[in-house]
Amino acid sequence: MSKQQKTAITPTRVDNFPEWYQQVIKAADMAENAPVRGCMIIKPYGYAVWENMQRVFDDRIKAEGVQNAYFPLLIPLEFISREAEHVDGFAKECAVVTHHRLEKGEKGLQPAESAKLEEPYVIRPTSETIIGDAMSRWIQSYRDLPLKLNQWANVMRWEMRTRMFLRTSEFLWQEGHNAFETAEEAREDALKMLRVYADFAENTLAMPVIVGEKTEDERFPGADATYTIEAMMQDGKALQAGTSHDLGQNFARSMGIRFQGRDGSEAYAHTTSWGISTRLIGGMIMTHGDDDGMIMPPKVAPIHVAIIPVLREDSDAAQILDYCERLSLRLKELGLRVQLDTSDRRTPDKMWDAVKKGVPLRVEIGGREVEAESLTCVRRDLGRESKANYSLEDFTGKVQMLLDEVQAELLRRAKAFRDSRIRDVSSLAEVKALYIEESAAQGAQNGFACADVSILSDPGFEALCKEFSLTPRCLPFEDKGRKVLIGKAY
RNA sequence: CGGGGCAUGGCUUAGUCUGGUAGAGCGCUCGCUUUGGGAGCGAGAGAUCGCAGGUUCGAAUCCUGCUGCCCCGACCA
Repeated sequence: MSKQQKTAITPTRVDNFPEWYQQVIKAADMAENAPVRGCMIIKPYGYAVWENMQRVFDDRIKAEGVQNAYFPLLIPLEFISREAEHVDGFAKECAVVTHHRLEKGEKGLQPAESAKLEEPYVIRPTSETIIGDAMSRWIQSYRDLPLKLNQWANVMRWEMRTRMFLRTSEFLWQEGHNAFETAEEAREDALKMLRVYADFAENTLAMPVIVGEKTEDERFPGADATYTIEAMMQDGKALQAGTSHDLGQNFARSMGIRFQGRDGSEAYAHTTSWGISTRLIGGMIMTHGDDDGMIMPPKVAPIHVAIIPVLREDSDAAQILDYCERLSLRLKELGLRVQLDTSDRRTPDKMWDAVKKGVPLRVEIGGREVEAESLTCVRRDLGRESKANYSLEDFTGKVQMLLDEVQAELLRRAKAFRDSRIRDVSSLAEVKALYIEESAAQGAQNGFACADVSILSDPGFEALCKEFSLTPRCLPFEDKGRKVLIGKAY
């Protein structure tokens, strides 16, 4: 029946990936566009994902000795202008606050000329400068080091083109800022935080990543080195999923982060900064989602188990609901996030709702289950074929294992997909051939090309990149800097 | 910021060329029948046609300006 094969999301991934992406977000009720250009409203179901990410990651960095703090949204213009490369990098996308009062004008409210700020403020695009300024006061001796700070905050970058979660003018993130006595410590820290990111992406979000270093062109403005985790989306494009920067003494010099060393001499600190953002939610959608909508990795899923009472005319509704309540309670006691759908919608609608939201396990309870003290469970990642019956006892004993299996399966799948789309190439011509072939193919889904780093200095490289919208994604650590990964990117 | 497209109830849109005062589907509300992978019938609510000017007896429709959104590039978490 064609009706049964119908996908919940139109269009499908193959038909139109960008549109599919938007529709998944809408169908799962995660976010919507805001009345402000380039900004989004993160709805409760989407925000719950972010909260789960925050919880896991916050615990993780505290284990690394990082302390949370909060710095202002507004940054004195003069701070931003201190680090030359930083200015170049961010000046063109800064929102600026110039007035502090509104007054009635000819066209309604307008900024009051009399309330113009002598020095405008910049809405933070990132906080290296204002945190550096604080550090310059807080750090006086080598005994004050290392200093490891993090803030969960919103930042604003006036982007030309925005996409929900992936690139919005305002986004939520964590930005960590660490200061050290020596260059080695800073470098090691930047690398360590990258490993923390990689571990978080793979083991919490089930998103396989390639760890590596950015080429000079792709580096953070003001950094000596930028390290990155790169993920591949289901359309073969790369997503920079997190970055960690070794800032050397660049910001220490421009913000005056000095300390007296062990030998009594004065020195500049060595700093790092590292961030992941709500972009990761978009990454998860494009990594795990299918043509029926989202598939949530259990570790960050807002709902682990959706319980759907199947009420029919011939069934005892009160008895079924009571049974559902008891099950819900038992699962909650196991520490699971459970949703019992008691809305008065039709059963099939409730089921599709759980499917589109990507709830890892869907449990159906009707008269049959109540009678047999059992339940019917379907795994979102495997679809209706995985429908299975469990006794209540059996299920409560196995449910965590089932969730772990979903988590593992999502990672396995994503890894297999990615690995099948990385091709070794040995020349510019081969890169070109690869992307010509790919773009000619029906429903072309590109991937990464892996080439010797010498390709970067090939005279034709830049033109080729431009022709196919390619960028060097990173120099993977596993190739010890000898190879470069190339691909289209978000 | 360049190139292309679009703007009409909550959503998708017809109507625009050839001006005559807005129609549908989905969703929503109510009722009945339904409910194990997206139900059916009936009744109802809901639109100053993106904004501001202009032409006209009359503008969703024609003209000018503006704004926003989407897609493709350049830039970026």
